[in-house]
Parts: sequence; C-alpha cells; structure tokens
Amino acid sequence: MSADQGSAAAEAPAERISEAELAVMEVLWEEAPQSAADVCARIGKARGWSMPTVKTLLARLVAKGALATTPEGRRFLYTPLIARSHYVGSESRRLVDRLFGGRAAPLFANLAANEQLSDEDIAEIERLLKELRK
Amino acid sequence: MSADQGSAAAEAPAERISEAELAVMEVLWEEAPQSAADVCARIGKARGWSMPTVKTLLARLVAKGALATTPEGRRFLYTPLIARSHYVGSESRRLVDRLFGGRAAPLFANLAANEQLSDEDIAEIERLLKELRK
DNA sequence: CAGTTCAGTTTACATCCGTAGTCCTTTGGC
DNA sequence: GCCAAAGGACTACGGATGTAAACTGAACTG
Repeated sequence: MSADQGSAAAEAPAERISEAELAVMEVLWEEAPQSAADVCARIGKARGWSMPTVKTLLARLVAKGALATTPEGRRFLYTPLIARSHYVGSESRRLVDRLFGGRAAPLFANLAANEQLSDEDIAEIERLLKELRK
Repeated sequence: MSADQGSAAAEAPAERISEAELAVMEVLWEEAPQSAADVCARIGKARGWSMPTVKTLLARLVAKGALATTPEGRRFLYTPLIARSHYVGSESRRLVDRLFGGRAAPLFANLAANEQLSDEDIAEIERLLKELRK
C-alpha cells in the first residue's frame, strides 16, 4: 500500500524520528558533517541538553539509519542520511492522511479558517498555483 | 512560553492525544455520546482491539480531559470535550511550526512539489483564496 | 611512559504508548 | 436473596522517548 515513489532505495529509515531527535537532525541539516561536540554546542544553547543526552540522540539516529558516521581522527562526524525535504514531505503526508482524509485542500481550508495564513503566504501560494496551472 | 491564545479556558487538554487515542476520538467525533461497548464495537472492526484496550484508551482520554463521562444507568457515556476541528487545527499548527517555520506557504509548496495536490485540491484552494481576498 | 582528557558505548530510569488481563462492584435475572 | 453478567478500575508489560550518568578505550601531553 501507499505510494513509496520507488527507485533509489538506500535511504528511507522507516523508523520514525522523535521530537528530540528532530532537533538534532535540524542542526545537522543546517550544516553537514559535524562532530558530537559541535552538535552539542549548538543544541545546548537552544535546549539546554547535556553532552550525554546529545550523544544518545545521535546514537539512536545512527541506529535508525537517519545519520551516517565518518571517522575523523579519533571522533566521528555525523551526516544526515535522509534529506530534510524528504522528512518534511513524509511528515506532511502523514498529517494530511491522518487528519484530512489524504486531501490537502481541507488542511489548507483549516489553516485559512484559523487565520494561520499571512498575506505573504497567500501571495506565495497564489504564485505556486499559477506555476502548477501552467 | 509559546502562544497559548489565552481566553476561554475550559477545554484545551494540553495533553497530547496519541495515535491510538485519536482512533477512539474519531469514533466519538462521528457520533456523540457512546458507551465503551459502542466504541469498542466500532473500533474492534477497524483495528481489532479488545475491549480492555478500548477501555484503557477511553480512561486515558478522560484523564487527559479530552472526553467527558455521563453516568447512564450503570455505565458511562463518553462525549468529546474537544472539537475535532480544534484538535485538527492545533495539530496542523504544530506541524507548520515544527517543520515550516510557522509559515503555511512552505507546507503548501512541499505538498505541491510532492504531487500531493490533486486537481480538485487545486481548484478548491483557488476558490478558498478567492474567498480570502474578498 | 603514565596520567589525563576526550569521545563513543553501555547502562539507567522515569514516563508515555500500545495492548491487554484481572479484579471489583453493581445490577439484573431467577 | 443469591448468583451471574456487565462494565469500570487497577495492574501489567514490552517498547519508545527524554534525559543523563558511568564506563571504556584511545590519543595527546608532560
């Protein structure tokens, strides 16, 4: 079932990335290979996590196949194995499937109804629509 | 911190509703006051859960403030305390905040890029946009 | 060469979630 | 009035998650 746009297997971690893990992924998506210490330095500020916590999250992400490690001297450099756009896409699809019967329009309607759409958003979406209709 | 659009307290369970719990909520959103047995009958078909499982989920939802119980004879009738639209709205907002920097347009762009938009969706969204611009 | 320090691995633990068994109470039937 | 059935409450338990300490091995330093 489900689409699964076939082709290039390799990635696709299947395992879901948790909230805390996502924060780590974000840091690595921002800048590609980083050591645990680097990640910790960046995240420590935002979330106040200790080094062990960050290490655990990194290890779990590696176990889940979401990160790759490259030995560099006596430590590892971590690199995302899944693209942010890929993750974001599958999460969006999940939401749309779970709550909007798989249709994007109701989601959009909902955002509109809750005034979640800024003027900028509207303008941008119109632009995108024009693209799509071309 | 975070927004928390203050005002009318009362509802707003704060506690997050899990995946399995959501299935129970869906049944109750479909038809308002139902007994545990009713819910179980409906869900049993779809998810194959046993009665105890459904009862546990109902109890947890009550504990979370997502459901209200009304004594009816010697059993309880369960009623949603939060509206589906409310839940759906907050989940959508969560996604947009977490993954798209709080902007709806990138979400939309993502759905478009992944061909998640049907022609119907596009037509409907255009209609909504027209509404918004009025 | 030994000690310190750094980095990854293992272990830990409380909580939540999915799933379900068991128990207790109440109510209805005989 | 007593027993069985129905229904809610309590308990359970493995896995995931958030958060972190302790352990271990390797490298740099004096």
